[in-house]
Amino acid sequence: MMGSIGAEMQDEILRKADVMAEACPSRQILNHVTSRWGMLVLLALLGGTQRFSALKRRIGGVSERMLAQTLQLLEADGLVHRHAHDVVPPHVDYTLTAPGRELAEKVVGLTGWIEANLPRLTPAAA
Amino acid sequence: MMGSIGAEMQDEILRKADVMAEACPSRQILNHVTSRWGMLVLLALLGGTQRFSALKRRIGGVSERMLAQTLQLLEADGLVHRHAHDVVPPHVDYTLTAPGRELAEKVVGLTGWIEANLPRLTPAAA
DNA sequence: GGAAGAACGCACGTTTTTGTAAGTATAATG
DNA sequence: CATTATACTTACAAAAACGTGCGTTCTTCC
Repeated sequence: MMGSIGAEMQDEILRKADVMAEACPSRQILNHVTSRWGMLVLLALLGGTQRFSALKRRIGGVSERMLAQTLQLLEADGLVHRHAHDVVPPHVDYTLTAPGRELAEKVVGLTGWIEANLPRLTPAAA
Repeated sequence: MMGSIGAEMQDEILRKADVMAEACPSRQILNHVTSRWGMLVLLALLGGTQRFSALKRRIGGVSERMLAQTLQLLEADGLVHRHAHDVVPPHVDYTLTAPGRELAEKVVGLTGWIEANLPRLTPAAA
Protein backbone atom coordinates (compact mmCIF):
# COMPACT_ATOMS: atom_id res chain seq x y z
CA MET A 1 0.00 0.00 0.00
CA MET A 2 1.37 3.33 -0.87
CA GLY A 3 1.33 6.24 1.45
CA SER A 4 2.43 4.22 4.44
CA ILE A 5 5.53 5.31 6.28
CA GLY A 6 7.65 3.59 8.87
CA ALA A 7 6.20 3.36 12.35
CA GLU A 8 9.31 5.00 13.70
CA MET A 9 8.96 7.99 11.47
CA GLN A 10 5.29 8.20 12.29
CA ASP A 11 6.25 8.23 15.93
CA GLU A 12 8.75 10.95 15.31
CA ILE A 13 6.19 13.12 13.62
CA LEU A 14 3.64 12.67 16.34
CA ARG A 15 6.12 13.25 19.11
CA LYS A 16 7.31 16.43 17.50
CA ALA A 17 3.93 17.68 16.43
CA ASP A 18 4.39 21.36 15.72
CA VAL A 19 1.80 23.62 14.21
CA MET A 20 4.55 25.96 13.13
CA ALA A 21 5.74 23.35 10.66
CA GLU A 22 3.91 23.59 7.41
CA ALA A 23 3.80 19.87 6.77
CA CYS A 24 2.82 18.76 10.25
CA PRO A 25 -0.57 17.04 10.23
CA SER A 26 -1.52 19.10 13.25
CA ARG A 27 -1.79 22.00 10.85
CA GLN A 28 -4.64 20.35 9.05
CA ILE A 29 -6.52 19.55 12.19
CA LEU A 30 -5.98 23.10 13.32
CA ASN A 31 -7.34 24.36 10.04
CA HIS A 32 -10.42 22.19 10.29
CA VAL A 33 -11.09 23.23 13.85
CA THR A 34 -10.49 26.91 13.25
CA SER A 35 -12.35 26.95 9.98
CA ARG A 36 -15.11 29.47 9.72
CA TRP A 37 -17.71 27.11 11.13
CA GLY A 38 -15.59 24.51 12.89
CA MET A 39 -15.37 26.23 16.22
CA LEU A 40 -19.02 27.13 16.24
CA VAL A 41 -20.03 23.56 15.55
CA LEU A 42 -17.83 22.29 18.36
CA LEU A 43 -19.24 24.93 20.63
CA ALA A 44 -22.81 24.10 19.75
CA LEU A 45 -22.25 20.41 20.32
CA LEU A 46 -20.93 21.08 23.81
CA GLY A 47 -24.59 21.68 24.54
CA GLY A 48 -25.18 18.00 23.94
CA THR A 49 -26.21 15.70 21.13
CA GLN A 50 -28.10 17.51 18.44
CA ARG A 51 -29.47 16.88 15.05
CA PHE A 52 -28.53 18.59 11.85
CA SER A 53 -31.39 21.01 11.68
CA ALA A 54 -30.99 22.00 15.32
CA LEU A 55 -27.36 22.85 14.70
CA LYS A 56 -28.30 24.82 11.68
CA ARG A 57 -30.74 26.91 13.63
CA ARG A 58 -28.32 27.41 16.47
CA ILE A 59 -25.36 28.56 14.42
CA GLY A 60 -26.29 31.90 12.96
CA GLY A 61 -25.50 32.14 9.29
CA VAL A 62 -24.43 28.64 8.31
CA SER A 63 -25.72 27.26 5.09
CA GLU A 64 -26.67 23.61 4.92
CA ARG A 65 -23.83 22.95 2.58
CA MET A 66 -21.21 24.38 4.89
CA LEU A 67 -22.65 22.75 7.97
CA ALA A 68 -22.63 19.35 6.29
CA GLN A 69 -19.10 19.85 5.04
CA THR A 70 -17.81 21.02 8.38
CA LEU A 71 -19.42 18.14 10.20
CA GLN A 72 -17.83 15.71 7.78
CA LEU A 73 -14.38 17.12 8.33
CA LEU A 74 -14.72 17.03 12.08
CA GLU A 75 -16.04 13.52 11.88
CA ALA A 76 -13.07 12.44 9.80
CA ASP A 77 -10.82 13.98 12.42
CA GLY A 78 -12.50 11.89 15.07
CA LEU A 79 -13.94 14.86 16.89
CA VAL A 80 -17.61 14.32 16.31
CA HIS A 81 -19.68 11.20 16.02
CA ARG A 82 -22.50 10.85 13.57
CA HIS A 83 -25.38 8.52 14.18
CA ALA A 84 -27.95 8.12 11.43
CA HIS A 85 -31.17 6.40 12.41
CA ASP A 86 -32.37 4.46 9.44
CA VAL A 87 -35.77 6.02 9.14
CA VAL A 88 -37.20 7.61 6.14
CA PRO A 89 -37.70 11.19 7.00
CA PRO A 90 -33.97 11.36 7.79
CA HIS A 91 -32.93 11.61 11.40
CA VAL A 92 -29.25 12.09 12.22
CA ASP A 93 -27.66 12.86 15.55
CA TYR A 94 -24.29 14.48 16.10
CA THR A 95 -22.31 14.15 19.29
CA LEU A 96 -18.82 15.07 20.39
CA THR A 97 -16.43 12.18 20.83
CA ALA A 98 -14.29 12.11 23.97
CA PRO A 99 -11.43 13.95 22.28
CA GLY A 100 -13.93 16.24 20.68
CA ARG A 101 -15.27 17.26 24.05
CA GLU A 102 -11.78 18.00 25.33
CA LEU A 103 -11.00 20.11 22.33
CA ALA A 104 -14.32 21.89 22.55
CA GLU A 105 -13.43 22.94 26.07
CA LYS A 106 -10.33 24.63 24.74
CA VAL A 107 -12.45 26.30 22.14
CA VAL A 108 -14.70 27.67 24.84
CA GLY A 109 -11.61 29.05 26.49
CA LEU A 110 -10.89 31.03 23.37
CA THR A 111 -14.35 32.17 22.40
CA GLY A 112 -15.27 32.78 26.01
CA TRP A 113 -12.33 35.09 26.44
CA ILE A 114 -13.23 36.98 23.30
CA GLU A 115 -16.85 37.42 24.32
CA ALA A 116 -15.83 38.56 27.77
CA ASN A 117 -13.12 40.93 26.62
CA LEU A 118 -14.77 42.44 23.60
CA PRO A 119 -15.00 45.84 25.31
CA ARG A 120 -11.24 45.92 25.55
CA LEU A 121 -10.80 45.32 21.84
CA THR A 122 -13.74 46.91 20.12
CA PRO A 123 -11.93 50.04 19.05
CA ALA A 124 -11.73 48.25 15.77
CA ALA A 125 -15.45 47.66 15.65
CA ALA A 126 -16.19 51.29 16.41
CA MET B 1 -19.72 61.45 14.04
CA MET B 2 -21.42 58.86 11.99
CA GLY B 3 -21.52 55.24 12.90
CA SER B 4 -21.93 55.91 16.58
CA ILE B 5 -24.67 54.16 18.46
CA GLY B 6 -26.14 54.76 21.86
CA ALA B 7 -24.00 53.84 24.82
CA GLU B 8 -26.81 51.70 26.16
CA MET B 9 -27.10 49.69 23.01
CA GLN B 10 -23.34 49.37 22.86
CA ASP B 11 -23.46 48.05 26.39
CA GLU B 12 -26.17 45.62 25.47
CA ILE B 13 -24.17 44.26 22.60
CA LEU B 14 -21.04 43.85 24.62
CA ARG B 15 -22.82 42.32 27.54
CA LYS B 16 -24.49 39.80 25.31
CA ALA B 17 -21.49 39.09 23.16
CA ASP B 18 -22.24 35.80 21.47
CA VAL B 19 -20.19 34.21 18.74
CA MET B 20 -23.21 32.22 17.70
CA ALA B 21 -24.87 35.41 16.54
CA GLU B 22 -23.90 36.27 13.02
CA ALA B 23 -23.84 40.03 13.57
CA CYS B 24 -21.97 40.03 16.86
CA PRO B 25 -18.63 41.81 16.55
CA SER B 26 -17.04 38.96 18.44
CA ARG B 27 -17.48 36.96 15.26
CA GLN B 28 -15.09 39.23 13.42
CA ILE B 29 -12.47 39.10 16.11
CA LEU B 30 -12.85 35.34 16.16
CA ASN B 31 -12.39 35.21 12.43
CA HIS B 32 -9.27 37.32 12.56
CA VAL B 33 -7.78 35.28 15.36
CA THR B 34 -8.64 31.95 13.82
CA SER B 35 -7.65 32.98 10.34
CA ARG B 36 -5.14 30.76 8.64
CA TRP B 37 -2.16 32.66 10.03
CA GLY B 38 -3.67 34.51 12.97
CA MET B 39 -3.17 31.81 15.54
CA LEU B 40 0.35 31.11 14.39
CA VAL B 41 1.32 34.75 14.64
CA LEU B 42 -0.10 35.00 18.13
CA LEU B 43 1.73 31.84 19.05
CA ALA B 44 5.00 33.04 17.64
CA LEU B 45 4.76 36.35 19.44
CA LEU B 46 4.30 34.57 22.76
CA GLY B 47 8.00 33.91 22.35
CA GLY B 48 8.57 37.62 22.79
CA THR B 49 8.98 40.69 20.66
CA GLN B 50 10.09 39.86 17.17
CA ARG B 51 10.64 41.57 13.92
CA PHE B 52 8.87 40.87 10.68
CA SER B 53 11.49 38.71 9.09
CA ALA B 54 11.93 36.64 12.22
CA LEU B 55 8.22 35.92 12.28
CA LYS B 56 8.33 35.01 8.66
CA ARG B 57 11.07 32.49 9.21
CA ARG B 58 9.38 31.06 12.26
CA ILE B 59 5.98 30.53 10.74
CA GLY B 60 6.35 27.84 8.14
CA GLY B 61 4.65 28.69 4.89
CA VAL B 62 3.56 32.29 5.33
CA SER B 63 4.10 34.65 2.46
CA GLU B 64 5.18 38.19 3.20
CA ARG B 65 1.90 39.50 1.98
CA MET B 66 -0.16 37.33 4.28
CA LEU B 67 2.05 37.96 7.28
CA ALA B 68 1.78 41.70 6.80
CA GLN B 69 -1.96 41.51 6.35
CA THR B 70 -2.47 39.31 9.38
CA LEU B 71 -0.34 41.55 11.54
CA GLN B 72 -2.35 44.55 10.47
CA LEU B 73 -5.62 42.89 11.35
CA LEU B 74 -4.37 41.85 14.76
CA GLU B 75 -3.00 45.30 15.34
CA ALA B 76 -6.33 46.84 14.47
CA ASP B 77 -7.95 44.49 16.95
CA GLY B 78 -5.60 45.70 19.63
CA LEU B 79 -3.89 42.38 20.04
CA VAL B 80 -0.43 43.20 18.78
CA HIS B 81 1.63 46.33 18.95
CA ARG B 82 3.80 47.51 16.10
CA HIS B 83 6.86 49.63 16.68
CA ALA B 84 8.69 50.95 13.65
CA HIS B 85 12.15 52.35 14.29
CA ASP B 86 12.72 55.16 11.87
CA VAL B 87 15.87 53.87 10.29
CA VAL B 88 16.45 53.33 6.68
CA PRO B 89 16.94 49.68 6.22
CA PRO B 90 13.51 49.16 7.82
CA HIS B 91 13.35 47.77 11.33
CA VAL B 92 9.96 46.96 12.82
CA ASP B 93 9.19 45.13 16.03
CA TYR B 94 5.97 43.34 16.88
CA THR B 95 4.85 42.61 20.41
CA LEU B 96 1.69 41.27 21.99
CA THR B 97 -0.42 43.79 23.88
CA ALA B 98 -1.72 42.80 27.30
CA PRO B 99 -4.99 41.47 25.88
CA GLY B 100 -3.03 39.87 23.09
CA ARG B 101 -0.98 37.92 25.55
CA GLU B 102 -4.06 36.69 27.34
CA LEU B 103 -5.65 35.59 24.13
CA ALA B 104 -2.45 33.96 22.96
CA GLU B 105 -2.49 31.83 26.09
CA LYS B 106 -5.90 30.52 25.10
CA VAL B 107 -4.54 29.82 21.67
CA VAL B 108 -1.76 27.77 23.19
CA GLY B 109 -4.39 25.82 25.04
CA LEU B 110 -5.94 24.89 21.73
CA THR B 111 -2.86 24.23 19.64
CA GLY B 112 -1.12 22.57 22.53
CA TRP B 113 -3.95 20.14 22.94
CA ILE B 114 -3.93 19.36 19.24
CA GLU B 115 -0.20 18.76 19.16
CA ALA B 116 -0.36 16.58 22.22
CA ASN B 117 -3.35 14.57 21.10
CA LEU B 118 -2.55 14.14 17.45
CA PRO B 119 -2.05 10.41 17.92
CA ARG B 120 -5.65 10.14 19.08
CA LEU B 121 -6.92 11.76 15.92
CA THR B 122 -4.51 10.89 13.15
CA PRO B 123 -6.64 8.19 11.60
CA ALA B 124 -7.57 10.91 9.15
CA ALA B 125 -3.95 11.66 8.31
CA ALA B 126 -3.17 7.99 7.72
C1' DG C 1 30.85 47.29 -6.87
C1' DG C 2 27.43 43.68 -7.16
C1' DA C 3 24.44 41.12 -4.04
C1' DA C 4 21.69 40.56 -0.15
C1' DG C 5 18.66 42.01 3.47
C1' DA C 6 15.09 44.86 5.66
C1' DA C 7 9.54 45.57 5.63
C1' DC C 8 6.45 46.03 3.16
C1' DG C 9 2.70 47.96 -1.12
C1' DC C 10 0.77 46.73 -5.43
C1' DA C 11 -0.97 44.35 -9.46
C1' DC C 12 -2.12 40.04 -11.26
C1' DG C 13 -3.85 35.51 -11.73
C1' DT C 14 -4.97 31.38 -9.43
C1' DT C 15 -7.03 28.61 -5.82
C1' DT C 16 -10.27 27.98 -2.17
C1' DT C 17 -14.12 28.94 0.03
C1' DT C 18 -18.77 30.00 0.29
C1' DG C 19 -23.51 30.84 -1.00
C1' DT C 20 -27.80 29.71 -3.87
C1' DA C 21 -30.96 26.95 -5.91
C1' DA C 22 -32.66 22.69 -6.97
C1' DG C 23 -33.43 17.84 -6.23
C1' DT C 24 -34.55 13.21 -3.31
C1' DA C 25 -37.68 10.02 -0.60
C1' DT C 26 -41.40 9.66 2.53
C1' DA C 27 -44.06 10.34 6.66
C1' DA C 28 -46.87 13.29 9.22
C1' DT C 29 -49.97 17.38 9.14
C1' DG C 30 -54.04 20.11 7.81
C1' DC D 1 -54.11 15.92 -1.56
C1' DA D 2 -50.95 19.72 -1.20
C1' DT D 3 -47.54 21.10 2.20
C1' DT D 4 -44.00 20.78 5.36
C1' DA D 5 -40.01 18.80 7.51
C1' DT D 6 -35.74 15.97 7.40
C1' DA D 7 -30.65 15.53 5.95
C1' DC D 8 -28.30 15.96 2.85
C1' DT D 9 -25.95 16.19 -2.41
C1' DT D 10 -24.80 18.25 -6.66
C1' DA D 11 -24.14 21.91 -10.01
C1' DC D 12 -23.20 26.47 -10.83
C1' DA D 13 -21.35 30.97 -9.82
C1' DA D 14 -19.80 34.73 -7.14
C1' DA D 15 -16.65 36.17 -3.67
C1' DA D 16 -12.75 35.96 -0.82
C1' DA D 17 -8.24 34.35 0.14
C1' DC D 18 -3.83 33.51 -1.29
C1' DG D 19 0.81 33.35 -3.62
C1' DT D 20 4.17 35.35 -6.84
C1' DG D 21 6.90 38.65 -8.67
C1' DC D 22 8.29 43.36 -8.91
C1' DG D 23 9.54 47.78 -6.90
C1' DT D 24 11.41 50.71 -3.04
C1' DT D 25 15.49 52.72 -0.28
C1' DC D 26 19.40 52.37 1.74
C1' DT D 27 23.21 49.82 4.34
C1' DT D 28 26.36 46.13 5.05
C1' DC D 29 29.10 42.26 3.43
C1' DC D 30 31.94 39.91 0.31
